[in-house]
Amino acid sequence: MIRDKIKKLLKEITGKEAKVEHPEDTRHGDYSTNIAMRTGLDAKEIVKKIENNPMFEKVEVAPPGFINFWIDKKELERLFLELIERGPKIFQKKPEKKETIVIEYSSPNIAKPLGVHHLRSTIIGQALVNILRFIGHKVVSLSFPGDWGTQFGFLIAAFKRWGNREKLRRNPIPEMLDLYVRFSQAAKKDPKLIEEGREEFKKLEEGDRENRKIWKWFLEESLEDFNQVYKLLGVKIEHTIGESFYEPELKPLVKDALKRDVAKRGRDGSIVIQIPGSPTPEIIQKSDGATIYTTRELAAIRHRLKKWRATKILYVAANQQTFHLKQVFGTAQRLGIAKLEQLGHVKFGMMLTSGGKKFATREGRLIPLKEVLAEAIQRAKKIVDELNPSLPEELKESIARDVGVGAVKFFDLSHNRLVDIIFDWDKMLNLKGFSAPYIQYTHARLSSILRKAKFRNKRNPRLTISHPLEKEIMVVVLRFGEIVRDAGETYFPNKLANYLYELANTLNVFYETLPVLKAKNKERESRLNLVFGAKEILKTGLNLLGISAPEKM
RNA sequence: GUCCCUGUAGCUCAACGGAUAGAGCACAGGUUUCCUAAACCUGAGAUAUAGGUCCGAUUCCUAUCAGGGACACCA
Repeated sequence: MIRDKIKKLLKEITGKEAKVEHPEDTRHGDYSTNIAMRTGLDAKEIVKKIENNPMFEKVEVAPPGFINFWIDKKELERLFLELIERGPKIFQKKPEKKETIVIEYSSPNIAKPLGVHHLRSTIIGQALVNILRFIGHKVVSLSFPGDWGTQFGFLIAAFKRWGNREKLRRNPIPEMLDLYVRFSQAAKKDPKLIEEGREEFKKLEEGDRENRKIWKWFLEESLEDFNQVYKLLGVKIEHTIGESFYEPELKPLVKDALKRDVAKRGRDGSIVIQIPGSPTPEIIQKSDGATIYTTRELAAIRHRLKKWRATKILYVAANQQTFHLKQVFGTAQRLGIAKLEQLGHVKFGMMLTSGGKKFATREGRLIPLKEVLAEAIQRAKKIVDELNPSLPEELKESIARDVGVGAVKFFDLSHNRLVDIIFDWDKMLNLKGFSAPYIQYTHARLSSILRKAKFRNKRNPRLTISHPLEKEIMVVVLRFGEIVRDAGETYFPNKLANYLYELANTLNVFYETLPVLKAKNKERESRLNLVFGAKEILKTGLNLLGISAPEKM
C-alpha cells in the first residue's frame, strides 16, 4: 500500500529502513518520515530525489527535519477505484513470512458460567484470529477449557454431599456454581474437606465410574451453556479441546522426562523440572502421583505443534498468567517440545469491579456474561424503538442485537489490551460517542445513501476529487491495509478500533458538509463511489473485530 | 522481598521516540424547510514525583510514590 511504497522509495535512496507515519495534523501532509533526523542524512538531498515522483503532489522538508508527503490526487483516485472494483481484498497482501498460528483463547472453566472477566480473552482472541487471517496467516482457533483438575474433585465431593439431581437438571450452571462456592466456604472452616476433594479427583483420574459420569454430565451442560454465549457473541472457535483430552499422554510424558534425566524426583515424591534462568522449578507431577495443569499444557503444546504443523502458539490470557506461562514455556523448551520463540503470551489487563476489585467466583462477585449481553440488547432495543418506531419488529430486534452486542465488544476492543478496565454498565453499554454504535450508525447512513441512489457497483467507476474532505476520506480509507497489519503484527486490536472511529468521524463530517444525492453529475457519481468504498471498509473493519454492520438502524 | 501490568482532563480511555498531547462521557452553548440528530459545530479542562539518555521523552533508563496482579504439588 501507500506507506509501503514510500518506505521502499526511501530505502532505495537512503539504504535504510524508514519509519513512515500518518501525521495527526493534516498540515503535515498525508504521510511523513523522520528518517533524515534519525540517520543524520540531509533531508533536502532526499527530497530532491523524490520530488519529481508522480506519486506525490508535494514533498517538503519541515523543521526540525521531517519529510512530509502529499499524495497525488490521481494516485489516490487510481487506488480508490481499485478498492471499488476489487473490494477490500486489495489490502490482503501476502505476509513476508506466512505463519501457522494456533490461538488459544476464551478457555473458561467448566461448571462456572462465562463471566464478564472471560470477555477479554474471548473478544480479543476472536478479533486476533480474524485479523491475523486477514493479513494472510493460517490461523487455528482453539479453546482449552478447564475440564480437569482438583477442582473437579471438589465439585464431585460437593455434589455427593449436598447435590440434588432434579435441581441441577433444571438449572445446571447456577447449581454447579452454588455447589462450588458452598464447598470452598465450608473447606475454609473444615480443611478435611480439601482432602475429601483431592480423593474424589484421584478417583476420577483412576476411572471411577460414578465420578466419570458426574464429570461428563457437568461437562456437557457447561459446554452447552458456553456455546449459547458464543453464538450470541458471534465467536467461532473451531476446536474445543479441554485439559482432559491430554490425560492419557501425561504419564508417558512424565516418564519420558525422567528417563531423559530432564526431570527429577524430589524427596517427597513430586517430579520437578529445573528451568534455565528461573529460580523456581516446575512441578509436573504431584507428590501424591496426580498430574497437574502444567503437565496438561505441555502435552497440549506438543499436540498442537504436531497436529497443525503450527509455527506459533499464542495464548490470549490475562496478565496474571504471566509467571505461570513463562514457567510452562521454559519447561516446554527444556523438554524439547517447543522453541521459546514459538510460544507467545498475548496478555491483557484485568476486568475489575467498579470498586477496583477483582472478579472472583468464590466471593460470588460474578456477573454472568449472558446478563450483560441481555442488558445491552435491551438498552439498544429501547433506543431503536424510540428512534425508528416504524421498522418491522423483527428488524428492530436484529438491530438491537447487533448494536447491543457490538457495544459490549467494542468497549473491550477499544482499550489498549494491557490496561485494567473497570467494569461499568453505563460505559460498557455506551451507545454513542466513541463506540460501536457510532461506527455502525455511520455504516447505516452510508448504506441508506446508496439505497436511495439505487447505487450499483459499476464496471468502470469514475472518481474525481473536487473537495478536500473527499481527499481526506480517500487517504483515511486507503490506510486500512497498514492499520490492520499493524494491529495484527502487534496483537493490538484497539489500533483497528481507533482507526474505525476516526474513519467514521471523518465520514460524519463529510455527509454533514457535502451533499451526495443532490450533487450534480460527475460530483454525484464520485461521491457515491466514495461512499461505497468507505462503507466497504467500515464493514470489513467491524467484521474483523467481530462486530456486525447492519444496513439500517 | 522478587517479578509482571498500569499511572495522561472531574470520570473512562488514545497517542507507532517526533511537530500545537487526541477522543468519549459529564459540563456550558449552538445546528434540523437539506441523503437517519445514535449526528455535527463551539467552549473549558491533563502527562504521579525526581533524576538521566537524546536534536527531541507521555513514550526509553534509574529511583520514589500509588493502584492491580503473580510468586512450585490451584488453574
